Amino acid sequence: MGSAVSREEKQIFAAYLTTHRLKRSEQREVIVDTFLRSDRHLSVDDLLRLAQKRRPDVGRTTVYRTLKLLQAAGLAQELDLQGETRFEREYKREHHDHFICNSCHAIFEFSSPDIERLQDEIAADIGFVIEGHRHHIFGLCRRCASKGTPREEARR
Amino acid sequence: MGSAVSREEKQIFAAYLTTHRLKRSEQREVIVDTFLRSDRHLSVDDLLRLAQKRRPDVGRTTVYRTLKLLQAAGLAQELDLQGETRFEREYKREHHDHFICNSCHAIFEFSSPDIERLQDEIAADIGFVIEGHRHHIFGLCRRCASKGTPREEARR
DNA sequence: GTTCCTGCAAATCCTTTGCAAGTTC
DNA sequence: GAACTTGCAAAGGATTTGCAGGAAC
Repeated sequence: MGSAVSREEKQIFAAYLTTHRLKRSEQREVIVDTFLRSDRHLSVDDLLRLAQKRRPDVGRTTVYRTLKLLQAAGLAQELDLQGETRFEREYKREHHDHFICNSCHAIFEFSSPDIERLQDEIAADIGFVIEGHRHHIFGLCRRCASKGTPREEARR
Repeated sequence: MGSAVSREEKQIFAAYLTTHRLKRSEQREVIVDTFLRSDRHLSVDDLLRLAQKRRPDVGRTTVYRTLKLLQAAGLAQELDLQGETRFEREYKREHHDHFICNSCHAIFEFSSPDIERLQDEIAADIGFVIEGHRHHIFGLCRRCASKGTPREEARR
């Protein structure tokens, strides 16, 4: 029962396999489906564990390889947070950036057309052609801030 | 030689050593001095090579260890660019963010009070307390863009 | 049957740690 | 001399690669 979106994404993945003369397999199926259903920012281990719940013999190597395919197909995007690597869905998602809680590690998304516009202006000033960007804001989420939870490691 | 700034930074480093009951050493001296004189965004290897020009027996391990001290003393800051780790001076430098050229890998700094203000507003909306941020913009610098240089790897 | 996949083990890459020898205080 | 440093080699963690057996087409 995947949503309409995830169905569309699965079709894209299938098309990617076809055009690249790749084959389908149970493991890929499970990993891709698991990834597309998730709305979290998954680490390789997260995805491995989730996939193994459905098919215990899925290997970590295959997760890595499948994530590469998902990225190549434009369905996944890698996130690099303070040394932690995460993956999130990319297809037809509005561009967005992230707040990352230093205490509970929750990730919140945000987007700001105003910020993007300013970026473009600054880039234009120096003749820089933007291909993309990463904007990560570290700190304490509402809950952790109100709890006065000490953050593990501050980031300037 | 050594500008006023780097002299001040060296004093801070010396003070850091003292308060932490650490000792000075030739290698540290060379690494710290090399780092503080540089205005580039150095990788560990860059710094190692530069330091070895002055003292060939400096070891990579010591560079790693000294960079940790520099960070602890508030003199260096780690940058994580597409898997590449770099270090830049931090002390008394205005906060700034980076443009990174996908083709020649040059790094340009920028800062925008307007963007910072917008960030603050968005954070306030969701009750997030900002401790810091990283804003990296990838693309082609003026020169590479005009050369039509193909970028190695686009980043969205 | 050929080509692609998979998991394992081994190989890499980057960074940290254990240790014996050398330095600093 | 006690405490700290250093470089090397070994250990770690994350990711990739080589390979033999298995599955898809």
